Amino acid sequence: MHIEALSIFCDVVRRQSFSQAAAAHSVSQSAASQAVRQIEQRLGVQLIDRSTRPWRLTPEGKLFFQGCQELVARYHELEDAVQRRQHPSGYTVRVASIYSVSLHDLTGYVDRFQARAPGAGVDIAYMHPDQVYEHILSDQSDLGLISYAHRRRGLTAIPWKRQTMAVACPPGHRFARLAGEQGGLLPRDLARESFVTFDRGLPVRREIDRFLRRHEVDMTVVAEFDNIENIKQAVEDGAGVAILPVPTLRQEVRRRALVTVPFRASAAGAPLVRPLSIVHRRKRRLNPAVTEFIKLLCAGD
Amino acid sequence: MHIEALSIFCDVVRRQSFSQAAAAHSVSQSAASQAVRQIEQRLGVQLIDRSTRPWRLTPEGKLFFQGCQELVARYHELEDAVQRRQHPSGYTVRVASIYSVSLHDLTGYVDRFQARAPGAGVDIAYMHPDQVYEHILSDQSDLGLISYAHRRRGLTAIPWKRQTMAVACPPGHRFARLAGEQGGLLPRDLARESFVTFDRGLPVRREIDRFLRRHEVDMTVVAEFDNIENIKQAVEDGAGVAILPVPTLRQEVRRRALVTVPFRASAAGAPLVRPLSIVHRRKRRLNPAVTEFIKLLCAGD
DNA sequence: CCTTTGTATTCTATTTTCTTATACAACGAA
DNA sequence: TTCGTTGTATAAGAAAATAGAATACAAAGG
Repeated sequence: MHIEALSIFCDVVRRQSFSQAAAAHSVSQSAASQAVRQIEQRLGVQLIDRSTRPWRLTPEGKLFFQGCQELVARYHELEDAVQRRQHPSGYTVRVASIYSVSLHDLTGYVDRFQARAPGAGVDIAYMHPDQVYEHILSDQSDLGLISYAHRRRGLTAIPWKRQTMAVACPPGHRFARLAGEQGGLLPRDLARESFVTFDRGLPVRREIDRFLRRHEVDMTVVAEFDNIENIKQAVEDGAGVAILPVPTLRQEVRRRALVTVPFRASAAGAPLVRPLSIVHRRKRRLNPAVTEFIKLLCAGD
Repeated sequence: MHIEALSIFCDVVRRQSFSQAAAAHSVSQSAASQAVRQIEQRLGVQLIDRSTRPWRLTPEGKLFFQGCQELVARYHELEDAVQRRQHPSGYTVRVASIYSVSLHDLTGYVDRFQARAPGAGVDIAYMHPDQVYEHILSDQSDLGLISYAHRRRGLTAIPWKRQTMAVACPPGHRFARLAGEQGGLLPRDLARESFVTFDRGLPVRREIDRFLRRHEVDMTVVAEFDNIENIKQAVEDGAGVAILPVPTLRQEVRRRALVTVPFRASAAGAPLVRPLSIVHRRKRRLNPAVTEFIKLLCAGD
């Protein structure tokens, strides 16, 4: 029997929900359902009475749940204890991040973490997305922060933030006066604008293109870069407008080099967001300090 | 982490041996080695120091072992507790056996079992080997007793007994006077004897043929049957001699209908034995009473 | 009645795990 | 020393388990 399966069962019971438990464990709802069913089959005992709505634990389920909870907790403690013996004092959580997650975003978490876990530390290194993956796989870092995480062997991705994207333009641009307004831009307002954007092949570019296509907008691409900094620079230089994640524009907006113009909320279809994820290696157990830091990242909004 | 892997690790430590632990869990030595290594990799901690001979637990290994032992024990108790609630009182162990395991062999175990586990019962059904497999797979029986168990999906086979095989002949046969003797027969003494044996295609037949071929003995097959009873009958009727597992001849020897003539111990190569196995379904957990009965079968010689 | 929400199931592509075979290392005996 | 022995690790292929996508299903709420 997989201890992870027992843990999922406990979570299903606590949350009274398969789908929520699945999400909490970064697996599909189907996997959670199968995990519980597998336990039941192995025992030859029904743990959950699914005939009623909402479902309830059977008496056997209650018994098993209580035992399981303790068992899982003890197991995690045991792993912690063994690992602590290797890193007797403060462990330094090694984070690898893409450039466009600003240090500003992270310092708050780091401070809170150091307050909560004295002796522990956080080490943040910024690098290219590919290098982030490499760092994690080669165990040079414990955690990675990336956008548009794609499934990759040996890695688990936990959804972290969803950064809404907006149009960035110079303060003198005709869009600029819409910046403060409630409504904001409609996608079609962008038609035939000069457009500074990402390299083809980057996931973010594909998302943006799909968004524009969905709204049947045709822009004039004047420049393509593989990173946000260059795009911002080009927009500042008046090359055109760009569509960028709002949080990455903080500095430029503050020093009035750029203006952020949101899309009108009513704009049909899904809003344009850039998902950020926390990735970590799958098979190897994470250091307790790392787990703690992940919790903090996911909890603190 | 698989609880079974933790259990194997505990067993490895307790027995100070990977191979013995593997056998105890009915897996290959390789699997046991990999299981332990997997734990070590997940934890990122060396549990066993393999640089010395014999190997020793590292300090982390000791800590983990202690925790593991308790954890595994508790888990099994939990499963027991949940299952007991379903079969509150005595569970009846359902055994499916091939014909040639005599009731006599089993009654001793059954008595001991009922003494040890009052309220529990044993139900033995005799049938054709194929039916034994079917009974187990379809959960009509908990345990199966068969000879020459072959790997089969969904089933686990535990080695049980090794019945030595000997020549059976009528009391008037010229071999009969060798019956009591220390030496017994040499395989070549069988040359050109009339031979009553098993159907081609039965594993036991293949074993016997291989044995005869190894000793370059050529016998004259006068009859073939798919079961032991018919063979014994034919030998009684004077059709020839047979090679049969000694324990299956108990009745006939007692009533002096047949004589058992052993092979001389020094006879080169492996002696001829018929392995008996206990099979049970793999995925589903066995009832505690069933586990107890298996223990009894394997312990009591 | 239809829509929404939450869970089970089916199917398929990976991933994992197991077994067999073989390599390797230490020890003891000739 | 040089064998054979014993015990464990490792490699490769086969078998089994697993996750996830798509979909079916079932109950509750509008």
